[in-house]
Amino acid sequence: MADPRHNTRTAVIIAGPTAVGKSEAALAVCERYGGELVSADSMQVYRGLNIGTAKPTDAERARIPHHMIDIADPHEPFSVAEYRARAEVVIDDMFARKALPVICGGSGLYINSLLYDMDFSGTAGDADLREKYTRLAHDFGNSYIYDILQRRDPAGAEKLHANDRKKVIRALERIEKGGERAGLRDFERSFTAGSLIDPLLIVLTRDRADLYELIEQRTDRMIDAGLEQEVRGLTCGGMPEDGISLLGIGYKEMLAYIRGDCDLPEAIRLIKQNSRRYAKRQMTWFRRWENALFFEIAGKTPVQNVLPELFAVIDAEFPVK
RNA sequence: GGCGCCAUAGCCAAGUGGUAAGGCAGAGGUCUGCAAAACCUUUAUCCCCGGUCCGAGUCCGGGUGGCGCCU
Repeated sequence: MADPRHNTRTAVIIAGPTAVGKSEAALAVCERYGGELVSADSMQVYRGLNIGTAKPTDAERARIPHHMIDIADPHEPFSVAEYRARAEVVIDDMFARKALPVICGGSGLYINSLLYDMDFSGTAGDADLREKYTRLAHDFGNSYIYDILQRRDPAGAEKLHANDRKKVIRALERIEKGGERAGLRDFERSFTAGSLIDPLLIVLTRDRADLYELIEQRTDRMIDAGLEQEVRGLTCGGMPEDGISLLGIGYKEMLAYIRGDCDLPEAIRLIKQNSRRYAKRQMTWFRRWENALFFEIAGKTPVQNVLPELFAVIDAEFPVK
């Protein structure tokens, strides 16, 4: 009898705000359905960022193969384009091997890059161009470069706010390098055409107040586990302190403390606050996915409690191996 | 007991007669190569009572609360 997975590109996606319990749920799904974990986390891709990114432990990684983790040098910038390209290879290989991809992570944009036909072709980032426009914006104001964009791509400009310098610059970069106009492209909200996978999109949630408590507890555990040493080790290695990887929550605050800009309790307070805000932003991102199935985990109880419910839904999609 | 100062949103805070700046926190949202990033939107009738005035957060009297000084 043919395994229904043979002819499909079905993948399970487990998303949710930070600290909700995604990894545990994903591991359980992998074990039950013969899956392998594909991380969708913009910070776990960096080698050396372990404690602060709540990276899976060696034990967990021995249990189930993990992909898209530790694939980038923390000194080098990484991007969604690269993520999508590499994930595509990984996922295709899994389909060829009849393994179920269990995509787990909280980086909305990274997940979207797998769900939609995002076209990153041609117009790669250009450091010189970015620097040029950054200088112009700095010297003459954000509206100066926004005006340029308005002239060259009115429709694209309309979608951006003049103060969103980073995105305005990217839009200009695309026009200048590839001649394309952001305004001409838009993708559908449904993930059918162009998706790399046929997703079963699951979003884990918790009551806000409970989630916030879990976030704070986890932050304290990260501190106890030696986050400070981890950050010191990274910077000692000649790591530029403005590198992207050190912009992550837990890293930038610890760096401020190490530099003497604030005391430790303040750094911890900021890590907690930034994590809470991040969780909030994640939820607004996930709420936009119309086809997502939301599973609310009661209070601060372990994820295990929603597993039966979760399995029932996945079972309907395809049988246990 | 006396004298003085203060009392504006969860916090800080501007405003000294003309119909409540700003910052922080919170909440909501945006998102096509830095996304754990970047950006946008949003929150009060001014401690209570009485008075003056066309009009009071702003002036006067009383009350309550806090701070400081004095005996």
